[in-house]
Parts: sequence; C-alpha cells; structure tokens
Amino acid sequence: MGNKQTRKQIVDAADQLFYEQGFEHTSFSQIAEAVGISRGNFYYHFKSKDEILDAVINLRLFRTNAMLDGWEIEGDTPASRIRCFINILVMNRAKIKHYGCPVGTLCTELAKLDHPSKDNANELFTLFRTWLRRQFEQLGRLNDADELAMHLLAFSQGVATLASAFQDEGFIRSEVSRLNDWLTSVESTNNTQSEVL
Amino acid sequence: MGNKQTRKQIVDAADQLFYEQGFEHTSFSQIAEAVGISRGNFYYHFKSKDEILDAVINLRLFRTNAMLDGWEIEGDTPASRIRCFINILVMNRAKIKHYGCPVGTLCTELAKLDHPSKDNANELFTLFRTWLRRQFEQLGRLNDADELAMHLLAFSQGVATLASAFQDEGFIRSEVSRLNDWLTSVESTNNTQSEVL
DNA sequence: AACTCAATAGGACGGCCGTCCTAAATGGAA
DNA sequence: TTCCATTTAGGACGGCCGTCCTATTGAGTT
Repeated sequence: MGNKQTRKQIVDAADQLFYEQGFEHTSFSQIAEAVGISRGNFYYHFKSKDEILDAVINLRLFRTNAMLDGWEIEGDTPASRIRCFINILVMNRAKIKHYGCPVGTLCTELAKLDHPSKDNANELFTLFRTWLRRQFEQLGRLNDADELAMHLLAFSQGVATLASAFQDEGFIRSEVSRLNDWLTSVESTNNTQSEVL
Repeated sequence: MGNKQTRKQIVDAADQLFYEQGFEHTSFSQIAEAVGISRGNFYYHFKSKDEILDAVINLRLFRTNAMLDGWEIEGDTPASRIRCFINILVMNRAKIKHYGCPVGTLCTELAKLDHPSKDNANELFTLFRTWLRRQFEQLGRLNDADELAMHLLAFSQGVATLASAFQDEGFIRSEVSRLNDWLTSVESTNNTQSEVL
C-alpha cells in the first residue's frame, strides 16, 4: 500500500512546512504544491491531516535517534558528546533565527491546540532528556544527571526562543560559549556539588 | 466611538483565549460567546481580527509596564526587584504548565505566521529586557547588564517551555531556586568577572 | 412624543479548509 | 495484448472562517 517514494515526499514537505509555518497554518494545498501532486491524491496515502502529523513526528523521532546515536560514536567522552548537543544551536542558527526550535515550537503549538498527538511530540524532548541524562551519568553526576539534562534542555529552548524574537544570531553564539564554559565547570566538580547556573 | 465597557470585555476575552488556544485557533464565534454578544456586532468595535490582536498586545504591554513599575516600588534593592521577576514563574506555574509563557508563545506563533504585529509582540520581550538590564546596572554590572538580562530572560523562557511539555510544576520550583542562587552569586561578584551560568 | 445616534443582532457573502468520491492513468504480470 | 491492482487527478461536499451589510434596539436630548 502506498508508493513509498511519494509518501516520503509528502512527509518531507510537511515536515518542512510545519516547521516554517506551524501545523495548523499549513494547508493541504501548500503541501500538495510543494510535492507537485494533486490535492485529492493525498487521501490515498493518508486518511487525515493528523495522520500526516503523526508521520512527521515519527520521522523526527527517527532522525533524532539517529543523530544521538551518531554522537555516541563521534564523541569519545561524555563531555564532548554533550558539546555536540550544544553545538546544534550554532549549526542551525540561521533556521532557529527564523523559525525557532523545531521541537519546542511544535510542542508548544500542539499543547495550545490540545492536539491528540501532543504527547508524541513531547517524546522528542524526552529523547534528548534521556540521552543527556545518560551522558551526565557517565560524567559521574549520578545524583543530579536528570536535573542537569533538564537544565541544559531548558536553557537551549530559551536561547532559541529569544534568538528568534530578537532576530539575533550573535546571541546564540555568545550563549553557546557560556554553555560550554558551564559544562567545563560541571566536568571539574564532583557530583555532590551543585553548580551555579 | 464604541462602548468602552463592551470593547474592554472583548479585549479581555480575546486576551485569555489567545493565551489558552493561540491567536489563529481562536475564532470570532468563541470570543463572541465568551463575551455574550453577537458575532456581527464585532465590527462595530474592531474592523478586523488583527485589530483585536493589536488591542490585546497593547493591553499586555500596558499591564507589563504597570507590573514592572510596581516592582520598582516594591523591591528596595535591585536584586530583590529581579527576584520579583523570577518569582512570576512560580506564581503563574499552574497556567504556565498548561499554556506556557504568554509572551513567548505569542511571539513564537506570530513569527511562524509572519504576522504584521509580530514586532509589536516582541516589544513585550524588550520591555522585560530593558527593565532587567536597568536592575543589573544598578547592581553594578555596568559591563554585562544586557547580557545578564538576556540570559535570565532566556532561561525563564526555557523553563516555561519545558514545564509545559513535561507538565511539571516541580521543575519550575527547582529551577527558580537555582535561579535565585545564581542571582546571589551575581550579587557577590564584581562586574569584570563573568559567572558561569 | 419625536428625534438622534451609538450600540446591537442576525444573517448573507465569498473563500478556503479538510474530507471524500470517482473516473482516468499507469505499469507490471499473464 | 489483455488484465488487474496501484496510483493519480480533479472536482464535489459540507462546514467554518473572517468580513460585511442592514434593520432594529434603546437610551438620552429636546
């Protein structure tokens, strides 16, 4: 069932449009135009718009998992792996300036819509949280690994939100520099001591 | 022109609905029902939905200004005034858990819609930024007052976003406690030294 | 009581939305 | 070539949207 090629194109186009314009604001016509297919043909591949959303979220979950797995190989120390995470802010700074964080903005929108798929979207956050927690545990912070993970996650979110509001890529760079200093200080302290954020 | 009473009711209802459901997702019918007037009567008070949005943003700007002015009187030291800001996270934790930060979520939505009023909404952030910067200056941090203001603003945003995604009020409390510790450390260092966040 | 004008109710309008239906095209298997 | 299942195009549908129009209400003035 379903031409996998076309289906993939639809999900990719929806993924991008949902990010740039939001889920609700994106119409079938726009996705159809982006893919180059007719509007009516949609319902051969998906029964509803919500089903496309689920496919987009699953795609993002898959990509995120792959990215995190890649960092496990790439970084040879827990700290360097965490720096991979911190660096996505810099790497994606142009898009973040325009559209904010793909995870945060989607979760925020679905929460306001009280959308059935909002928990699926929140799972994206959980993915990062769990992964970061494991890195901090490997760093020796057994007692507060989850706290540090949430802390880092929260601050990244805030940086993305403000960078978008103030249209300021420089802010991303300077705050990432701060974050790296913070991580260095976390590395050099034992796990009973609590850093000042 | 315009019954000020009804107009105020419309703006108040829209303010709340825009916060809880988002701007785009809120319809005239919903606002009309909330106020208890007919849908057609709207256009006597406002020419368009965008005009209501502008009125809502102006209302929020006014309220924010009043709140900040109040804190200037309430807090007798710059640090205690900043703690007023930090504390709104705790005070509004129930609503934040459900709907996120009213400023951040609105700015994010309008940015995605590329809405003409997005700059007006961003002015809400600027209000906080400028006020916080002044407090940090009065704290003696002349060199990095704006940086500290943005830093605090960003982190508050992130806390609100994650608290909403994970439906976790406890996270707000613990991160606010961290923020207060951070502020204490900022107080006790001179302005040439940069804290680790 | 007659008049005025701000304020309201209610519905008409064109448009786009998500959804659904059906006929046509496509392309590999027999 | 014929057949059949997959895939596509295109339009119909009901509904809600934001917008606009007009008749009516109602309170205050003279």
